[in-house]
Amino acid sequence: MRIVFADCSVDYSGRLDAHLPRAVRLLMLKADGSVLVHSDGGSYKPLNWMSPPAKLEVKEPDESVDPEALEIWDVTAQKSDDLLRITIFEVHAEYEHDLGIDPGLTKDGVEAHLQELLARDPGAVIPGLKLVRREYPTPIGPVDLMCRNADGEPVIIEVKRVGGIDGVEQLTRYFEMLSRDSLLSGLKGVFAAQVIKPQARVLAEDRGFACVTLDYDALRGIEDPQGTLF
Amino acid sequence: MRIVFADCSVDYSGRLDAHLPRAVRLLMLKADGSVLVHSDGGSYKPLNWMSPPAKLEVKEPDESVDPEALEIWDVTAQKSDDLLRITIFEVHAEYEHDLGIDPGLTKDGVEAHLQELLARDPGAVIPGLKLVRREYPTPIGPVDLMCRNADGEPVIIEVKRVGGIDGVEQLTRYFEMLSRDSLLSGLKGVFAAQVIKPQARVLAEDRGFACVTLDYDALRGIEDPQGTLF
DNA sequence: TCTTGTATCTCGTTT
DNA sequence: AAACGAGGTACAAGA
Repeated sequence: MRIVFADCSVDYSGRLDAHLPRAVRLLMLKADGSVLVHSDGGSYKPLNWMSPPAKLEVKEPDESVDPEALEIWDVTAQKSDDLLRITIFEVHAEYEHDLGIDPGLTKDGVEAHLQELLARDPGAVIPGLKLVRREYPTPIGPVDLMCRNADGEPVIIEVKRVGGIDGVEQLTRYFEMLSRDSLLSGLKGVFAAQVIKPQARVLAEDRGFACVTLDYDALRGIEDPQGTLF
Repeated sequence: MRIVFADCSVDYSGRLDAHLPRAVRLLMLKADGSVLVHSDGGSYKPLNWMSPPAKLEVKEPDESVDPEALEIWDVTAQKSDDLLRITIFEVHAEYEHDLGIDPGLTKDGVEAHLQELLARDPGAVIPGLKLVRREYPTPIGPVDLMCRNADGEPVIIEVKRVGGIDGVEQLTRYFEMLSRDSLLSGLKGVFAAQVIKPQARVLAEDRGFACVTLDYDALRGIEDPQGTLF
């Protein structure tokens, strides 16, 4: 990996066009040809970049470029015609270091885990609810949970970490599809998420779906948050 | 900005838990307290990170940690209880450089621009179509374009850069809402995007909406006749 | 390989 | 400040 602190301007041309005026920035050149342009702030996202696989070509500036420019770095994607052009005015510092292959990241605790915890004991969230099966199949893809309530009526649950309008639409599609099944008469829908956005809640309730806010920590322990829904 | 090449392991605890085994990596410490952990490959996304504002605290390793560890770097978010713990085994190199404030990125060619180009001449995409107004209001938000076709019938257009199912749902909501307006009898819907995903196309056509693929360059060519038209 | 759904999404804009 | 939508989304899992 090569690290360069340089006074530069940057132009990207691809899906969109973007331009960075001249300033001092950090340029990160990775082994796979990818290039990242970072400022001293913002988030983890670079100001601009080129995804791998890519190729860096150093050119002399011609008369069409700013006369102060020292070098032109053209970074081209191998699989598209995207171009990241870095115009170098001054290199302040430059370092190179060998890193080797990274063993990679292990994660735990996202939506899949949330669904698993809810499946383990749906009755803890909605009293009387019993799991029929997870990933219950429909012609347009599986719905997260199929259950039966205390009265034996079928209940489908769509689980999200953040519940937005798109999640309600998804539940709606499953609901409409499964409503045609005479074996599932009296079908009810539940929208369950750690966070339910206001618009999504309004839409869900307007369509007759119950909304349930999930508490990850409470699920991981054992608890029943709220009263009777059906 | 401080750059450190170090042999380290990383643990993140926040919305989820994540772990990076011991390896040589690049650590980027920005002025706002944010920290990025990069490997020599992958995309522009770091292996792990802490978003600003954050605070770095260097601690001595106690007996509970690997005896080879030299230092513990605890990066804590100011607004949550997220913790990024970097266990340092060896520092290979360390550099610091002052960057100053970045003037920032200017973009061009995103969805807003696409809508603008289409609004300028809807007839170039669907013959006979004339613009009534952009951002036509409905109770659930504005629809991108309201037009009339050659027969004087109302046509609403939802514009996307990438047309997915969610875009079709959005168009559907507007369509159902506006269909109740007797002044808009015979209403038609058009789903327009640079790229329309297969499932979205099926759904849109199933609901009676026309699908139109937009060519950004061609639209821009209409606007700017100085291109290679002749 | 392509498609689909999630994300410690990030980032802008608007209310 | 909160919410909503777009993204050069990236990324992983499933078909």
